[in-house]
Amino acid sequence: MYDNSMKMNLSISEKLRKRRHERTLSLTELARLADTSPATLSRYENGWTRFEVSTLRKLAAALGCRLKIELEPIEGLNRPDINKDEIIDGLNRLFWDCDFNSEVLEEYPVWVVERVLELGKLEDVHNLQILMGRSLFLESVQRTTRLSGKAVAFWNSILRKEGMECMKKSSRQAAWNS
Amino acid sequence: MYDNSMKMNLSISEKLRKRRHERTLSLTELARLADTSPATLSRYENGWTRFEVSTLRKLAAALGCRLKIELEPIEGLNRPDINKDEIIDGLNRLFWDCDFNSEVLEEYPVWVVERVLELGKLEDVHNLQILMGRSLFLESVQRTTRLSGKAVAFWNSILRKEGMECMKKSSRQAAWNS
DNA sequence: CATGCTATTATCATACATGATAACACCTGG
DNA sequence: CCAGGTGTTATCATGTATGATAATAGCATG
Repeated sequence: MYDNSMKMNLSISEKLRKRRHERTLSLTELARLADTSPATLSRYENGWTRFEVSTLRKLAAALGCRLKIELEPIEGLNRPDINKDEIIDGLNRLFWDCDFNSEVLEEYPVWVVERVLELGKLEDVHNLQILMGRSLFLESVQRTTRLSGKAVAFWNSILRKEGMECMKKSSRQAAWNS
Repeated sequence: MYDNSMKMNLSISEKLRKRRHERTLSLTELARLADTSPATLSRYENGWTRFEVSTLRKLAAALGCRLKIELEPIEGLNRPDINKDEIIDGLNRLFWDCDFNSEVLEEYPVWVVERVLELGKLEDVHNLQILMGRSLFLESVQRTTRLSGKAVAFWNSILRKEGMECMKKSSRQAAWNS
């Protein structure tokens, strides 16, 4: 039959197309039912990333689905109310050759990012991002030059799942996945 | 402590604010971390409905959360590949006084909507919407005049949960909830 | 009292998603 | 072959979300 759960790592695009095929609706037909346009729906099903929730809602309704949006704390991540001092303490183990503190981070953000990406765990990367802020973090990632290919590939795959387009050359978020 | 599941019927706005308070982040601080603006975040936390998924993603990342978006077939709803003839068959029981068919629907959409909202179940309403298409359904709902107050209140509460702003006077979707 | 946070909200320029349209490439049945 | 369906994609006008800015108000602290 069909899979109700859809808990796999499908993108929103793939989920939409899957549900539509389950209903055996043509793209044009679903667009009409959902009161949107074939152009938009085709974009949505082909790697679009900047969806509008209101449009997703209309599509979900036409598909007889409920659009569920959750903010799930990332598994294995520290408790939510961790503060900056604790983050710095935690990251310090990656910096055996110096004392890691706010001044170091402020002065050598790219070097810090390289170190954490090379040696840290997912938790460390997330904490670093909280410490630096998203834009400085992303900017620094793109300035890294000493990262091993292995580390780049690894974080690329991980961070993409977390919804962060990190290793792209441009910091502007692309609307398309492919 | 805090609730990880957040499975309650919170709006996206409420979920965002809840997560932010768990992190004890100020609105301005989170906006900076997520590389968005305080204006947008404040809108998002105060009843905004037309979110952009890419912005939600940035906020989720800054909150150490994964943004999970699912299309869940509505519980108790028929199998997904039901076709129009079967829908008409199913709705026929609500029309004891005439034979319900495509012609009736086409000629008296408002009357049909009134009948189904007054006597049908959630499944019937969803099927009717699939049959009519979203815009005709919404348009017809707003033209209803003979609906009992009880039915209006009931479907208002139900359909709002399903993400459909039905009983509003204007068919244009508002960006704000309140 | 002032100072500095907090959050909200109005205004406005800009960026971008949407819908309409059309062109195109398919495939299928006549 | 044609005719009609599918889905994709380019272009463009328009609506609208976003970010910047500033004004406002609330609240705490000195």
